[in-house]
Amino acid sequence: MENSLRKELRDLPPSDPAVERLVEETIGRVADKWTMLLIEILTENECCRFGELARACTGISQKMLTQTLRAMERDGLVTRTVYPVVPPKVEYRLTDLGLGLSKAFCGVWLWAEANFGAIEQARKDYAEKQNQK
Amino acid sequence: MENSLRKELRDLPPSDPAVERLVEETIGRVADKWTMLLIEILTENECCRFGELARACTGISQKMLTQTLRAMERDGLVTRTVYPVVPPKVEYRLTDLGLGLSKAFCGVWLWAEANFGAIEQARKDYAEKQNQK
DNA sequence: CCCCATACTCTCTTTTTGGTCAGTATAATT
DNA sequence: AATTATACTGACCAAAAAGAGAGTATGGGG
Repeated sequence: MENSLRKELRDLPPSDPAVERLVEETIGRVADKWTMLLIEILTENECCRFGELARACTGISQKMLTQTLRAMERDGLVTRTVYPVVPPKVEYRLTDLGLGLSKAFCGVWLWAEANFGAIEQARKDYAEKQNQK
Repeated sequence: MENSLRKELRDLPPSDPAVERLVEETIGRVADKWTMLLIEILTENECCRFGELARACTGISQKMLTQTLRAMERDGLVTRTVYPVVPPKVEYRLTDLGLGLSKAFCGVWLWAEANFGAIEQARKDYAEKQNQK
């Protein structure tokens, strides 16, 4: 309908199936809770140490944090700067690529912010409907 | 910086931590490969039967398809209409909530479409850097 | 001499996820 | 009477993800 972004996307390529698969893979890789959270945190304070991220990212385990950051570094979303001091000091910040993704995610954050209540309601309705049967 | 959407989001609520958690949960729930794919398919042809979705969603197993669709129904993203005929006929379509999410995802699709090459390149560079050490 | 701090890494175990395959209901078709 | 079609459900099993907890390196402070 008036979904111009979607239209824009649809019109761009002749939907090469190989490209499509790559795009899907990319999304599968990037659309993950911790990645999204870390990107948000790094958008708000553009330079963070490991420990800061660990504190800001409530509930994440050290292992997951390391793992997620490594993957993000590998994919060019963040830079990792190691200062050869003791105790160690490592700084993370978004690359331009990461910043672009951050902007792309905005719409989803806003949607979630605006609609989590509706989802909760839908769940209640669904549960009730199930019980009636 | 000039990231107005992000700014908008930041300015909306006084960042209630409980709300924040709910938003994160919502995103964690919704930012999943199959959900995103199904939403895209249902955006393009607004009414689909189970079998059509199975064919359009290459690689998905019946089990995952059922599971994902049920979760989407429970969360109010799609409606499921059962026609009591033989053989069975079930139609799925996006709700307004689902359509909203589809629009929110647009930015991410476009980003992925535009940048999967950059990610691939970043991976190559990273691998090379690792090999040098 | 011992402990602290930081940013990890490694191992072990548990949990979650997802795939495969078999089964179901029943009207229409052969 | 057997087969087909559709949209599932359930059992079982393998693989992957994730948590917990211990270990590591080392300069500076007490």
